[in-house]
Amino acid sequence: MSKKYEEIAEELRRRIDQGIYREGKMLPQQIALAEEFGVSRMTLKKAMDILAMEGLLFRKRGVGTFVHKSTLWNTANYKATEYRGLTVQLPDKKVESEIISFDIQFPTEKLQTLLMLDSNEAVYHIVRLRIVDKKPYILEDTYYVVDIVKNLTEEIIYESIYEYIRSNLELKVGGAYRKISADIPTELDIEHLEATDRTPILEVEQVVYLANGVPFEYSKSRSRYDMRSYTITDIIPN
Amino acid sequence: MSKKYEEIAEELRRRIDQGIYREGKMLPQQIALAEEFGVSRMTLKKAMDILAMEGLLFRKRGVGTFVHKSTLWNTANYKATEYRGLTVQLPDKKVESEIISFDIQFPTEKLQTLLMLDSNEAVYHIVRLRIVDKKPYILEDTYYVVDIVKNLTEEIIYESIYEYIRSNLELKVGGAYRKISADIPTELDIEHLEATDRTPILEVEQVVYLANGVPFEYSKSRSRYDMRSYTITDIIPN
DNA sequence: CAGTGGTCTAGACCACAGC
DNA sequence: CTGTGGTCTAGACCACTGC
Repeated sequence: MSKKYEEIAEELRRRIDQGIYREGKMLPQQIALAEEFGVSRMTLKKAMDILAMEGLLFRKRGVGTFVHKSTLWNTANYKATEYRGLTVQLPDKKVESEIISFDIQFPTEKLQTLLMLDSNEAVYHIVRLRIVDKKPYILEDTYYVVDIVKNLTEEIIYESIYEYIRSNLELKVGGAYRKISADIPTELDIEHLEATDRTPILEVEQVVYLANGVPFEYSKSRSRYDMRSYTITDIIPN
Repeated sequence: MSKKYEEIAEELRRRIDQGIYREGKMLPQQIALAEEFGVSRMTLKKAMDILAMEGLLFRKRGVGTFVHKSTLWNTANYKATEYRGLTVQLPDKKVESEIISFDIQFPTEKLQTLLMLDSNEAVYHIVRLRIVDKKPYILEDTYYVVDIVKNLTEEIIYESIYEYIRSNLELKVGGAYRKISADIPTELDIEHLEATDRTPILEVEQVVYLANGVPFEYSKSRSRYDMRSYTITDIIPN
């Protein structure tokens, strides 16, 4: 974190959290804040753009900058824009894993397309049940590119794969494409998610990219309808 | 559309569509493109940022700018980031509506919070079934702020409310908060969506904001699991 | 009118990839 | 080392709001 606008965004986020800036009118305008942080106005605005896209701030030309009212969205149980893995999303909870299968294979044609692979570049295939506070939570069916997510072991899979990617491999996630849908339960769902054959399932299918644009993960995550939902904050900054 | 970066983004999008820029390396770099369009490099980069967030482009520092491979995501049946209404999302289809109920009422406490209203500021309450190619598609339960979405009539509701908001009221949508979940069907779902009591339902709950930050719509849209899914392109531009 | 945020510039400098 | 994209600046000008 050496970029000025990220640091300023962080600081502003902190001030909103702490109630230094409250619902209603905000700081002494962009110019004053730019001066306070010792940056140009464009850099300050870029920091604000981040918070605006997160839905924390909104701005009215000719009026000023305001803190958005926090609603059910901020207390939501899961943000779609979050790649750091379940361990980070649920810091208060005990997150465990049960490994249902773990092997290495050559990619299918679909995987070759989605992950930009040749047919001889292997992928890990992992089926894993995430357990939160002793309750089955998510059934993940995941493929990782072996050349990128090197040397996966059962221990890593049992803990947090994303923590391994970030800390040990020092890779940075840059984004994802996701498809969210509802579905009828499969045999595997019924077996592992404490579902019946009529429990609706929420599925998230995704391709995750590194910051350099290279895809490294394809996965489908399934949960019982009453265990999880997804929120999206989708603001176009002015 | 008077902003240069929007015009440039539009033009670049067109070039990608037409295959002038293909998968692989792209244009003569930012400086050359900036010159071509007669703008500064920062402005050009801002145009590219838009396309990067849409997932069309990705850039590698030290290398260049590339067109992203189009995959199932681009052919997806519904993008979560789309406010222009069903009529626009499904241009090839015949979209009709059945109005199940339409009245005006005072907001509940929850609505007052979500839509920033006082208890005496009325809302329209509309329950509407959207029918696509003669098939029931989405059951919408929507509240609009009367002071903003003025003079709603049954005719408007029968056609496209978003078209009315854009063309007649000349209001610009700025964003939305959404929550996507799966659910068990209600009586209303079963009655109108050709569902049984064991058909999973996909629900989208949302608050939609104008470009000036004022919320004007709260709604829940429900579909059968096999009729619809949502895609999210979620890229952090470098 | 004064005051707010949004756009745009021309150029400097930095970070990273690949030869 | 060269060429790419990313950051940042200082300041000009525009667009909108509200008095």
